[in-house]
Amino acid sequence: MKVRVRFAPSPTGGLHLGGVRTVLYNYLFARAHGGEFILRIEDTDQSRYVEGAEQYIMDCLRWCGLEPDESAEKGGPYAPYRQSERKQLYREYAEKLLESGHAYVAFDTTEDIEKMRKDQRIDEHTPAQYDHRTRGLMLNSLTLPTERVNELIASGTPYVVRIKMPENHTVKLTDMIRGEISFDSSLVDDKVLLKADGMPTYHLAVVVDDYLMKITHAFRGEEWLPSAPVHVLLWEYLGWKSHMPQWAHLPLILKPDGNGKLSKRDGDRLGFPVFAMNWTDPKTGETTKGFKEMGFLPQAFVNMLAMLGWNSGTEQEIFSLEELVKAFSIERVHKGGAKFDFEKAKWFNHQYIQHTDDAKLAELAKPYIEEELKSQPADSRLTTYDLRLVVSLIKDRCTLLPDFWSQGHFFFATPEIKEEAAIKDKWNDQKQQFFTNWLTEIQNLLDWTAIPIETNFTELLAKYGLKKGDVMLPLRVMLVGGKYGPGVFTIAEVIGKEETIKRIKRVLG
RNA sequence: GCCGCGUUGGUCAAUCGGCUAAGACGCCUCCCUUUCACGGAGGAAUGACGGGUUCGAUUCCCGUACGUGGUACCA
Repeated sequence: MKVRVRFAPSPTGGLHLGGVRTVLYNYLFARAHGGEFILRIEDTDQSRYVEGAEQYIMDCLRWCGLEPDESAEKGGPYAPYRQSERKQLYREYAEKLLESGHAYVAFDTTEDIEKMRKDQRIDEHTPAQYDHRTRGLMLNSLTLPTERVNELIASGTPYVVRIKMPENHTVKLTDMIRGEISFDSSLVDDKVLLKADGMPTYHLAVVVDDYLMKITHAFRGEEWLPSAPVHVLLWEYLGWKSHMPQWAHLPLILKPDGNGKLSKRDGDRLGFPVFAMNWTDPKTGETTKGFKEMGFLPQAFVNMLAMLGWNSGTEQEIFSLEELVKAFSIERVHKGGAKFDFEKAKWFNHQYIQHTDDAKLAELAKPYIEEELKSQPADSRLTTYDLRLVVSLIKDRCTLLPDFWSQGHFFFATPEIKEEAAIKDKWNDQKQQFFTNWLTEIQNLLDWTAIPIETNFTELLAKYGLKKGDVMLPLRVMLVGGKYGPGVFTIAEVIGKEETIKRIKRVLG
């Protein structure tokens, strides 16, 4: 049987890194088994519909290089891939369940249910659920005579279809990561399957669609584990038990400090992205930063995510997507949740920057440099340089793409002197004279490359009885503006004689 | 509260009964570098707790604690 897996997000906002990891594991599993990876949009909650979210999800997958084989956009043999467009389909199965007695119709209003929860409260903290203990107290096809039920339906009274969870039944399932798990059916509530607006809930839709789309393996977040018995029972009641996919419930990604699931707010609070790409809420206009825009390479992002909850059992940490396809196995996914570590994420990106060739890097860094150049004087230069050269000089100082500006700005624009003390402290006439004289010396220097420049510099130094250590840092600050960067004479070579002289003169006055 | 799942250094983690418990990130020290990085060499730092099973438990079992998820006409 052909392996078919799916990622089934609800298009309600930014794509969380946990979601991308779920996509990744699905993708790797499908590729490794010569199977298909499907993107199914779970938009059954009309009240949570968010404009643009679906397109955004696909953009994120494209950026990550994890594109589905079948989707609403691409189409495929099991279309439509948007649950809202499959609405009519689900009712048939709900009715099947009604007929077999595994589901019932309920007319209770939200207020009725709230009242029941309050009255039947189990203890002071926990309201009762709609289950085998309380359904007999409610307005449904179990308590009402059939004629009355038909009458209510005929008169247009809103109703939902609920699953009738059996009592004292142990529901078992085998999870590829966790092994055998069992639940007591008496403790699970009678979940709504079909809402009053005719849309299915996740519980019905996921089972029906996984069956119809011939999904063989279902990977999802651990937060779904508690409702898994409902899904298992549904597979059974619909008569599809032998087609049920193999489950794998993925561990959660936790916030770095404190406890709990990593949320968008944690990113804002701690200064790192949580979404794959920038997400702008169409209602508030508020933009949340993404890994892409913060300067991550998609390959680094994906590699980092792969290692968050999985490892190959070897010491290898850097994997290309192809290598991941070969090495990945769902059984080696960790059971426990992992706290997200942004420092480690940055390390991955640094590794990828070092291993990316200069031409490609130059291309990636260019937009960031161009953006910064907009606020620089017009004579600033980008086009006069081979960006590849600059990039090769500073890449090992760069962790994120914007670092190419902060580490290399002095190649493009005359820098502001930020470490004036490094020049002014211990400054004296001797140094003043030395630099003044050197300026005339280099006017005549024919070979403007790092080594001759340095030789010339060192030789003149001796005549003034100065030590190299006395003037190297001042020279650097004159050219760079701060105490960092590649070799000073290399910088002088790259920015050119004229610019070098200009920057030194500026300080000598 | 109840139910599920989990628990090896600060973080990610290896180990599938023999441990002097890998490796990586981060941190610290030193070397390299007349800057900052990169690189190199070192270092500190780990089995939640209590019972079993066993010649031997990090590893298997049971409790407890802690964490986390769920407990919606949200997914």
